[in-house]
Amino acid sequence: MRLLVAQCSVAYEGRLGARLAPAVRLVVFKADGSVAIHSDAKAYKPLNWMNPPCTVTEADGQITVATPKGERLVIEVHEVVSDQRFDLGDDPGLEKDGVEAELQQLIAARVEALGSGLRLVRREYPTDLGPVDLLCRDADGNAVVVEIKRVGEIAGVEQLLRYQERLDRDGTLAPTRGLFVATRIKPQARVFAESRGVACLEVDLEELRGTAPPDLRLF
Amino acid sequence: MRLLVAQCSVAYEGRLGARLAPAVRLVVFKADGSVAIHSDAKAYKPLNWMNPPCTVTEADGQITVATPKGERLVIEVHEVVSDQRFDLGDDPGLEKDGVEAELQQLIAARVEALGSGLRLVRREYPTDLGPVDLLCRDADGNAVVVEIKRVGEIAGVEQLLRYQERLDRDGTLAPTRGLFVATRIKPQARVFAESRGVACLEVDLEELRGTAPPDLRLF
DNA sequence: GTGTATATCTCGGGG
DNA sequence: CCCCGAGGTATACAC
Repeated sequence: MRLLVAQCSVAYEGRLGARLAPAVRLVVFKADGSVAIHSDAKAYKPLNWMNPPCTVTEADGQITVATPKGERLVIEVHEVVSDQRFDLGDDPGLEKDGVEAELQQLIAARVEALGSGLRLVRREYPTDLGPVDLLCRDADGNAVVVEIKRVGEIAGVEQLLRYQERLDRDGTLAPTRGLFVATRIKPQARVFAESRGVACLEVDLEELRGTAPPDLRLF
Repeated sequence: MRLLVAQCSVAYEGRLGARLAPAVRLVVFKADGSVAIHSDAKAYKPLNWMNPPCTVTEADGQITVATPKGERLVIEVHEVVSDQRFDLGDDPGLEKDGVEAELQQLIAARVEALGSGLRLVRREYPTDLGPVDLLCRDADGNAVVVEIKRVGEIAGVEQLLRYQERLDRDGTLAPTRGLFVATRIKPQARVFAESRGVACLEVDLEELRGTAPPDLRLF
């Protein structure tokens, strides 16, 4: 990793055009080939960047970064404040929990807790518009299409409706019921869902995690 | 801006949980209060970060970053490789062109080029689900709802349909026609749009830019 | 490879 | 504040 602090100006031409007037900035060259130009603001986002794969060439205080697809970043270095290299080595990487995948797993393991005597047919049930989070059957054998979100918004309800429309063409599934499950469902999404006959259910992640499969109360 | 290169391990608890095993990494403390932890990969994205506002406290090689909302990042510093501060000053900021806003401006200035003798009623016409990009009237006085995207995907068509449904409740506008405009419309989005009676139109940004208001051919 | 959905999305604008 | 939409979104995953 190379850390260059320098007064510089920058031009980017690629998916759009962008220019940076002269100022002192941090330029990070990572071992993966990426380049990022940071000011002292905008939190973790760089002002400009190039993703790998790209080639870096440097000459006469001008650094040119180019990708095979024709994107191009040119850094004019006017004055170097600091220029250092560090060997960071490989990183063991980030371990996460609490994202939608975990939520889906937790719920898939306990679909009966969603009510109506549900049983799971398949996770990630495929349609030609993309995979349904959970396909279930209720006690009466009706197909129930379940969409799971961390935060439930209108777009998620529409996603569910698309899948339902698709699966309703399948005689062995039609007519389907829709069930929208999230740790938080925004009011607009709830209104929209209910106007379309989609049931909503808020679940608690801590409760799902903490409670062993038996003795689970979701509502 | 403070640049700390150090062997460290990290734990984050907030919107999710995340942990980093010990390794040498770059920790960036920006003047805006943000903290970002970078490995030598993942391009410009940090492994972990905290956005402002947050408070940083440091003691005994342990750096704790906390937000008012209860997010918490703890960095255990095992060995410092480098620790430097730089005064970057204010940044004049980034100037961009070629984004959707420009596309919308260019099209709004020449709606007649979209065909059907269109004339513009209003840009960013408000509905209670959000603003419509362009509201127009065609030669017959019918309301035309225009949604503009750089890349046209299914979600954009649904956005348009939501607006249309909303505006169709207004007797002075109903029935509306939908027009989906983008520099590129994905095939699935086109199929979906046409199945819903939404017209599609691809436009060329260069042509829009290059052509002066008169003598404009869009298709 | 294309297409779809997720993200600690982040960021900015409007009510 | 929240809500909504854009992003050079990036990234993972299925087909």
